[in-house]
Amino acid sequence: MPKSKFEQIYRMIRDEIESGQISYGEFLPSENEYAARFNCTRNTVRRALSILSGEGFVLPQHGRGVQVIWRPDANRSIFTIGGIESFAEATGRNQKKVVTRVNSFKIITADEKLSMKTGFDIGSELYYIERVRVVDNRALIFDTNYFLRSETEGLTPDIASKSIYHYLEDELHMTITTSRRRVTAEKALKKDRELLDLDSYDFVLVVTGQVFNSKGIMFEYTQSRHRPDQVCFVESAVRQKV
Amino acid sequence: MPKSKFEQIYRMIRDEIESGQISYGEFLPSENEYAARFNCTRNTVRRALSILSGEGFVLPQHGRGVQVIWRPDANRSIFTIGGIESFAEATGRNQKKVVTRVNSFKIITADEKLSMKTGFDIGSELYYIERVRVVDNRALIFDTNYFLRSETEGLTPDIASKSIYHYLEDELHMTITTSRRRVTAEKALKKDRELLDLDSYDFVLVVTGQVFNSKGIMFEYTQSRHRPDQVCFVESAVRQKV
DNA sequence: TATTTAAACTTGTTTAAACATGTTTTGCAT
DNA sequence: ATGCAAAACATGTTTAAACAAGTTTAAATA
Repeated sequence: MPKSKFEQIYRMIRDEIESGQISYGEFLPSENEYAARFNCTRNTVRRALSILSGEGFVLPQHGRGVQVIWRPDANRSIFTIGGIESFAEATGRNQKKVVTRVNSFKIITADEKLSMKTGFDIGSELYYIERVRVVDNRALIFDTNYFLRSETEGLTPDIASKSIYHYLEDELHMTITTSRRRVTAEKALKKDRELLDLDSYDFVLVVTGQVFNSKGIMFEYTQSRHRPDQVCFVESAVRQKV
Repeated sequence: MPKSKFEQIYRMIRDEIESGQISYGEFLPSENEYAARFNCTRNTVRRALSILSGEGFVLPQHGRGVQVIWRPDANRSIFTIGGIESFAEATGRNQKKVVTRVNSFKIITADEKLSMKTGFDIGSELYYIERVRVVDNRALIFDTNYFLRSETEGLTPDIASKSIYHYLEDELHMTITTSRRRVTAEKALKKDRELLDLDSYDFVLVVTGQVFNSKGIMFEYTQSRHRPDQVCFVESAVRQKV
């Protein structure tokens, strides 16, 4: 439920673009028109538009207007890296039948090596979780999660098999804010070949991510290993001349 | 040369973070302090901070302050996907010795198949350019570019061997604004094996991108095929509850 | 001492207005 | 009809101020 005005406006305009009511190449109504329509100031409209611009939906043109540069058909991809989405959210949007298998669930303590790799302090207690994501009966993703126990107390294998983010947000009332992700490709390891349906592929697309909560604490480090032909990461950026 | 105030402020704070003067975990001075220091209003400070937040440098915390969540050592990567950087810019920042070999340069017309793939209109005249990027004497990247001729008139193989973006911005005075990129991994093709030093890797990391100019015209479609162990894409995102 | 309350911070949202700057349209003079 | 200048309109930047809401600190109370 969006409470702030600029979020509501953002959402309304985005929906019009995604549904094709305003199509590729067209110009949006002017900021002043929107301000009158939504009974707010131009500043508030501009805030909504700046989100749309940052997400690659529209392109503001000085003196001309704001043009739509989004093609609805362009999102064949399963995942979007231009935002934070949990696996459950992403697959839900893509209407796939998904099963999560919990391969391992234990509590470990971060040693120096793990600390270097993940960024957690040495001695931190962590939930170590391995999961396999089965999409339409094919094992496509191998996830390894490290959750900081002090911030995510109460995780269970059962929760891990459903949605950890659902638990963190709705039960622990944690607010997830910022994440940082790296995308690389690597040769498949023995474990990848064992756990995933890689067919003839002998490499995987690897996404590692660090996630922060609203207290500024990094509470999650995750590595996801994907079958390369089944995933695609989309990102949009705005050049800022600095 | 940044002209606007918020850009200058953004840059100053970013430099302090990147140089380690304000280190990981610390809080920035408050918005009011910055406003007084830079002799501007809080709004202008907030605009600079919102860029830093969007780029994953800082994490604003309601009621508490703005915390630095950037580790300077974390950027071993060559490329950043969280922004628009030309190859020349990125390699320049990473202090590598780089040579660009132009493998092919011709003018073609978009047929239906190419139009579907790239998004250019059927019949568009395009510069077709193939380039190999040699970093520290190793051929690591194979680039295929399509530039819309009507917007990039005057491209030559010589320009292609240096920096096309330099030509577009400084000579044609084009303003590059928004880009959209997709990251996937694919099996190496014969051409990849011929042109690149792939060693034992038989797959490549593929980045395709569409770039728009300030007139809202998509003028570039590019596919870059990278040796997977030499590249890494970093992205940061801010979750917005909508 | 321990607990509660209030004050003094912090960031978040929104309004209002002025001016800058780039683009398109209009209307006038040729 | 053509060309040009002015007006109208678009987005971009910045200031100023008020209020909302979350966090920390300090004072007052039990």
